[in-house]
Amino acid sequence: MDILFEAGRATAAEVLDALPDPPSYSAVRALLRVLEDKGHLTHESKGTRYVYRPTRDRRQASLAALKHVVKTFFEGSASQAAAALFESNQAQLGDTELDALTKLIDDAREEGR
Amino acid sequence: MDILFEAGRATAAEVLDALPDPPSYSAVRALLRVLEDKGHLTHESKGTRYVYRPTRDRRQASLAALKHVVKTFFEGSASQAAAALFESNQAQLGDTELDALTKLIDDAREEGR
DNA sequence: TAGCATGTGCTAAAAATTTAGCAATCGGAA
DNA sequence: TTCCGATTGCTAAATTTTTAGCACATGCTA
Repeated sequence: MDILFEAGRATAAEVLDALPDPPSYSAVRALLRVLEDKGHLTHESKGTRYVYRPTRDRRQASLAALKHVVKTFFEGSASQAAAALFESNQAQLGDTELDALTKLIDDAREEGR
Repeated sequence: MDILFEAGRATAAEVLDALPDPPSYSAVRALLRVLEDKGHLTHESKGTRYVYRPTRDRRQASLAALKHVVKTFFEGSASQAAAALFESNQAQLGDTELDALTKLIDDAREEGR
């Protein structure tokens, strides 16, 4: 699922390629069929091959994933999680992004008033 | 694994209780044994029962989990992920936390200089 | 101490997943 | 149009996971 969320859409072969420590091609195909049965995926025929994509809304899935991590590792505290994000990633953040974040925080502060 | 990371330590029965849509008790015990074989868990005997705990350092695991979510859903951008955290969680953040975050961001800004 | 409840070790059967491979279909290239 | 390569549908076997349940050990309580 994560591979599909990251790629947006992919064929069985692409999913196989993206899998670390991958099982056989047959297994991937079977798994995709099962996930489709369960409603997590859909496919459309692109020429002769199937292109799969997640059923769930990407944004919704991302929020759920974040929430899960926050719950599992940060005692439910979004700010702790955010702090961990910053600390592990300072180098990657440009001024523009930092400004945007400051603005978000200010907004949040005002909302809280 | 996530259950153990959240709880810190747990017995087979506790893991079973914490599992949504849980399999049988036997399955949980077998799974814990497999995870221990693979090195993801250890157990110690607490009286008659086994108490399991993750092998990996909690902080390390949390960073890996965050990184995975960032990669999967936010195109590798930590700030996008942080923004999503704020937007979905404004109400939960108190002034103290907001101040701490502002400080973190300021620090990051200075580091970038 | 004796008995009971709880949890592990183990085993065997059931169920699910993984694998390999072949026939059929589609699209593209010669 | 014909042939080739790639991909799906399908099937059967191998492997792994899940289940249930019994015997044995430990700790607690009367």
